[in-house]
Amino acid sequence: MKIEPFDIRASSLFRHSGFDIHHSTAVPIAPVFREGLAPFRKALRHWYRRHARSLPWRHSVDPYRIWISEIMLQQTTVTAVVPYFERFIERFSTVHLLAAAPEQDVLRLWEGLGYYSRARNIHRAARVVVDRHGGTFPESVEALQELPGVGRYTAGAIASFAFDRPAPIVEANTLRLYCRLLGFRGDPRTAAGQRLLWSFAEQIVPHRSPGQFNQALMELGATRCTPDAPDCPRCPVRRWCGACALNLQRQIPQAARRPAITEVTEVAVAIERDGRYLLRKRAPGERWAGLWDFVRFPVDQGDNPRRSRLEQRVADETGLGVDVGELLTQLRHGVTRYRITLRCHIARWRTGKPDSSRGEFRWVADQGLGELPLSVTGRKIAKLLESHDGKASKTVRIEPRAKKKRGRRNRETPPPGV
DNA sequence: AATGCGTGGTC
DNA sequence: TGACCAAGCAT
Repeated sequence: MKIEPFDIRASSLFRHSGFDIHHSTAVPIAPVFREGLAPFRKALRHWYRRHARSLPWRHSVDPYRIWISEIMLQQTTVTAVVPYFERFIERFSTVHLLAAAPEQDVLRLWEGLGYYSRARNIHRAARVVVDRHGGTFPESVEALQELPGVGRYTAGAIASFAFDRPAPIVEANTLRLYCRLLGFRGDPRTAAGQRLLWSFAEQIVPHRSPGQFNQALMELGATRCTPDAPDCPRCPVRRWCGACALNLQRQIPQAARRPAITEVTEVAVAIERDGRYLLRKRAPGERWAGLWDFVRFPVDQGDNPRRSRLEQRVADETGLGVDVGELLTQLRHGVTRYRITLRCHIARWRTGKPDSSRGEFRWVADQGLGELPLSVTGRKIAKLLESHDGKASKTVRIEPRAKKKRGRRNRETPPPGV
């Protein structure tokens, strides 16, 4: 359904924008609407043609590549994605190859990138494209959104970038840009805020080359209209920016509240038998589902259990009798709203077989460790073990963090909006 | 609507 | 040092 420009301008939310109702027309006008959208669009396009970064997924309009890149880029920086994207495309150059692969191979290429449900969904979606669409990507937003892992934004991105459909997009960059253009001081994360932004996105996307235009919006948000230091002097659409006119760039968009971080302490045990280590595949529904890890369990915060206690825990977790040895390494790992302190011990197998009712276990030699998808901490531990030629006799400590000296940032956070 | 899901970089 | 952020989605 098409929403007319009038809707957004008359929106009650818009009254929070700082642009009050114009006496003569009774319609509030943000600067971007003042002379129609054409001059704004032209200026943005002109800038993009000169300043677009060259990124691997911008070299083609292959929906497969666009799709993979968009999934990888969800909540993930361009810098982090580039090497993963190139490796992924090299290994799985077509949706058919991806669909035919085992899920474990997909996870292996995703290892370290985070949000692993994306990898599992990408694999499922590839099978849907092959099985239900004959290997050809659907072109409409609605059909794209049926694919697992493809939501409203990603569907709009694929539809516009790959098929030149005039689909609206709202993600982190455009959200910030739209809020500032509109001078919108409300909370963009509420349902009402989202309606406003998607409505604006629909109005601003043109019918001529909408894909290029949407990318230009995002590029501006990514490289000029940044969260902490918007480069207004070099902004090509400064004339049309409500936040800039009001000098409210730092207050808009309204900052989100961050949840508290919970400290967690865990113990991992590298159980060795004849040069092989015991790994467990993390179960569906668990964090890092589908990835392999050393035997691992939480202990009381700050507690440092004696060896006999750890051996009891290992028996509970695996059914094995082991001798827990010295501390191999301790590391810290941030996970969403948790920060995990992980103490990894070496242990020797003594008796018993892994109890398959408690999970999927495998004894893996050093070479095998390179092939399986491991959790990030599991990979660090595995590298340590490999560097010892499989002999887990030395104790090595890794400092939890490298240190860097930095200045403070200066983003003003406004009081919670009313 | 609120929560869970990762990791690395920046200041 | 730690808070904040990043081309969101699913439930």
